[in-house]
Amino acid sequence: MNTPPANDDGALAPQGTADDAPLAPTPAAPSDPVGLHRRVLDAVGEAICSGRYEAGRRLTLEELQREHGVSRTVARDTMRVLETMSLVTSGRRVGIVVQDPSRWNVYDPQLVHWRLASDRRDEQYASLTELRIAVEPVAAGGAARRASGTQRLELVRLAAELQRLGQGGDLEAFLAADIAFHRLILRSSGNEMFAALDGMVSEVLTSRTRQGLMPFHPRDEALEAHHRVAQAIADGDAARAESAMREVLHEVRAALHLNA
Amino acid sequence: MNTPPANDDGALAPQGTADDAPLAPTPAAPSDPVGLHRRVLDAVGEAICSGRYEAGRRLTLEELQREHGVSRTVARDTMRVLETMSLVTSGRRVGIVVQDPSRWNVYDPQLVHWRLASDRRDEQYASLTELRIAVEPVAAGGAARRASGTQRLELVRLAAELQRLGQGGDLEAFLAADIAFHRLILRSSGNEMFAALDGMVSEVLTSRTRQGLMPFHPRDEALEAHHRVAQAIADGDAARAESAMREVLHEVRAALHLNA
DNA sequence: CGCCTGTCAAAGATATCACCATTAGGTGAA
DNA sequence: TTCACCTAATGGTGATATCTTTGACAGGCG
Repeated sequence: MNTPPANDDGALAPQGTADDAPLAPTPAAPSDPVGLHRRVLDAVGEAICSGRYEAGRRLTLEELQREHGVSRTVARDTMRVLETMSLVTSGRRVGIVVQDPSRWNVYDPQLVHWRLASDRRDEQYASLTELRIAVEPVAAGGAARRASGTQRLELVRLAAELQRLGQGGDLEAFLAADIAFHRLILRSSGNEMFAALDGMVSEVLTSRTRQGLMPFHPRDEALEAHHRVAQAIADGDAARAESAMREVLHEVRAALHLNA
Repeated sequence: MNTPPANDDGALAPQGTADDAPLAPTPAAPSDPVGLHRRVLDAVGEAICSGRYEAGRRLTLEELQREHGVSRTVARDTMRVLETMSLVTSGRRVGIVVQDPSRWNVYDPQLVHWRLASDRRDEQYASLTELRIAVEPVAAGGAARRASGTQRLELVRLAAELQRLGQGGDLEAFLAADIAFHRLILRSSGNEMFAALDGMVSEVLTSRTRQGLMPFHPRDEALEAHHRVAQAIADGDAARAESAMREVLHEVRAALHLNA
């Protein structure tokens, strides 16, 4: 068909990030190529995630369109999307009510993006990391059972590249290979719910490296563990893949529980 | 806290299920108390999840409003919600394009609901079960570290009740207690991404019992494992809680891998 | 002489808008 | 305390603007 496989991400960053968008509402910008309602959606969603719109607060459509200088339909669309994420509920006569965070659809990539951009970044980061710890070993086991031949070969290749890059000092290249490794495992796991997490994992890994949170000792043990994961998957040994991946995540686990 | 286990739904079944809704479009039913666009949303969402609208298929707003006898705004709202779930993309001039399943937001509770109601129920069920296997042990560990005192007591109570009910023959009561147990662990884990899965876990457990897929031997080993999980959480022993929960899920794992 | 490419115009579908209908929460009086 | 009325805010409608695709046509190149 006409769906080029080149664009293979787009899960977490629907738009090219707010590169130029200031915090100002900029009420009059009708000639924007980016959809008009996306701007409002981002603004309101981020406001809710950051806590500026606390739970229980009541908004109204008219307030929204006045605030952002948009029409009723746009405000309505925004509200509908937010309602889908369970960030708000809309009732007649009561308006739009911001919901408690415990009700949010915290797996929505857009919501994750907003939360990672907000003050509560650390909380979101910790949750995602713990999710990684839970999912990735089982995903590795699934990959050992269900990955395709090409995927197995590519995993072994990536593990070798990781080992090579770990000895050098190129952080960026190492990060890219690391992300590719973990993403490929998730996508090869044969479980679409695991595969759907690949965007989040890459955000977490990127964030970890960028923040310098990662104690950048690509220690031999960790690299060796990566290699064993790939080898176990290639051999179709699910149990070994799972336990090796647990070892990979061991230092991550230690770092996380130190904070908590 | 003030989160009683009584309120145990609301996550997966936003509406009281389609109790009266037939499959017929019923184009003229303006006096329905249930929102009009919810009807269209359910119809289209289910059509996509079931595969009747295959990936790459192009719909149009006009087609939607003709098909369901609704106005443009309702069709648009539906499309926007579906776009939020990444079930479709909407582009100018191209219309609404059904996306490949690999792009879906498979963690959206509504989407899970549709998929569980479709023909591909088994696939969704397997994914959810594997997700349970991955998450619940780590969640139990988190609960051991971060649960409140009330939650720990309640868990021990529920484990005892499970053991009592397991000796009797009341499937329904046992199922209810089992659901409450697993949900409480997820909610006590201190990780909102784990807590958000509680609705899915209860759907899986319910489905498993209803389908008779569960080999209903509430074996002493399993019951004992439940008890050990609760005790470990009460003691704050994360490692023991995690490993005990793995034992609880062991038979689930075996049943799943037999199929796969 | 045939094929390829770049440009231009028309059409088709969403994006946006102003407007009416409906209903539910609040308020005041009996 | 209860009931009825009122108003505020969403639910829903149809029309218009705008943008993107797509098809054709003309010109150039092999």
